[in-house]
Amino acid sequence: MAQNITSRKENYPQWYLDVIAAGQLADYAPVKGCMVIRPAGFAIWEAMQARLDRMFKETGHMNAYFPLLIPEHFFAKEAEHVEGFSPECAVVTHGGGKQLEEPLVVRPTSETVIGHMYSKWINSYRDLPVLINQWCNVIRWEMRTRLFLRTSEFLWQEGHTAHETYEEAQEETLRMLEIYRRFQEEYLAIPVITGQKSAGEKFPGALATYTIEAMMQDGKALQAGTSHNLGQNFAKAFDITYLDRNNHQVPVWTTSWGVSTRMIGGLIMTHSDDDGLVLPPKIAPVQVVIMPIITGDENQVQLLEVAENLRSELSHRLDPLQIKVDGRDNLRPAEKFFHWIQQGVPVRVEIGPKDLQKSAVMVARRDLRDKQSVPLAGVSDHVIQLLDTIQTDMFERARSYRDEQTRTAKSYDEFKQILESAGGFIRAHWNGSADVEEQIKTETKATIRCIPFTDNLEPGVCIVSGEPSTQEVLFGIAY
RNA sequence: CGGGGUGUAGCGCAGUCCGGUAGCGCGCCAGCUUUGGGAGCUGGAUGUCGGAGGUUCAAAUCCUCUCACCCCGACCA
Repeated sequence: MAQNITSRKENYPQWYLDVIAAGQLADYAPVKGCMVIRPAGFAIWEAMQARLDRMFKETGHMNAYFPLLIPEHFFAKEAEHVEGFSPECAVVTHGGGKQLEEPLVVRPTSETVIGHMYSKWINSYRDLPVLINQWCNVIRWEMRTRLFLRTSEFLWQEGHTAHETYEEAQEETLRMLEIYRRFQEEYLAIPVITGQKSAGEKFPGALATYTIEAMMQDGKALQAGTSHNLGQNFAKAFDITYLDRNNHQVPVWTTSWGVSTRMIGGLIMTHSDDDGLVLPPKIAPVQVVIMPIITGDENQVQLLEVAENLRSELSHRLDPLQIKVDGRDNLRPAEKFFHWIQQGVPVRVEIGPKDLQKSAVMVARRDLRDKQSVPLAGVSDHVIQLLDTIQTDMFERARSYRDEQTRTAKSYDEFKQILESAGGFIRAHWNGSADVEEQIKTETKATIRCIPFTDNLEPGVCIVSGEPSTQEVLFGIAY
């Protein structure tokens, strides 16, 4: 077992940090709450970006870039927004050696500056919809930080759209939520629950916030992405109006939606094991590593040749950049194994003298730590199929774990007991009141993760107040 | 901001009570031997002991002040 990683059982938070260190994904920056994303970690982010960016563009969005610094008074324009964000804003007060006339806020999110620009760009219904996304960094001054999950600076994308009608905005909000769901489930192999945030948990300034909620291996919930229908709140605050089809000047309807580098944390805590990182093939920067087992000078040339041949064979069917041959001869085989294991590479092909004699190679899958001999002639097919199997298996394992850790509470007592003994998600009836939500949070630390979208709405009674409830909502202790 | 803790080599720590001039493990570098699941031996490099002031012949160690970070609570993608 890994020597440099605390087991999950022993100390889950420490395990998480150890996996990141062992995989060389990130390191602490000199400024509290900030992190350096190292090449191995950034490659994962780039893979996420590439895929999502394509999905955004396939649905008609284009990328743009808005500035990091925002005039402070912009935030004051939307009451709920300023109240929600001002405690966590970093503010620039000096520039060029002088105190600034007006302080500049380092963006915690860009609704305000984008709203300002949209009011200039949108004049007529013919200008709508506006479908823009930006990839950038934001700063939120956090009291307690954790690598990837919560850092003062993080990378994300924020989509900002403007529409003619409420219905169109709502459709867009849900369309993007669905893209997030598909991305998480199909690429990251992370099962998520989609639903709406309660009033208490929604984005400051939004009409409604929708979310995808994932469950980590310790039973805690992770909000993995959000999509907001902003209604006309920002349109009114920033005077984003247009001449409609009836020749009336009216406010637009806007949306915003985002996912961040937090997804990397979710990826780690969904799939990784006590040996380190485990990555699903569809997002792994390196999908296959081919490793000649060099034990002396005799076979070295031949081993490398077989490795290179396999690489070129696989290159026709995979992205050549996602195949690595580790021909280093200064490391012992064991050290190389552990290196790639801790990088989470899904498939490892080992070629040693013993294999050559049998015209075979050893093929190991990272997710199950399983290894078998495969005839050289069929390796390529085997690897391609194995990548596919791993992707499916990882998702299914995560989903069945999530389902096993999701329970229903019929009473508040039962609710508390489940939280204490097992954790995980709890479905329970709730009367929709903010007071009850708050009471549960104070007494148990559990929050409403979302009001799930569901076809079968079963009425019941609130576990706290006993009042009627239209459906069960999803509770959990969140990261 | 409350409660608790820690600052000594790249990392993890001992040394502090009882002052005497810097140590262990891992890592790093070199060489040799090794090499199918985290190697062995030999040699080597590395420190303003968090910072400032003080007491003393002498301070990592005692005194005063200060800074930073970590953990636990209240806010959050």
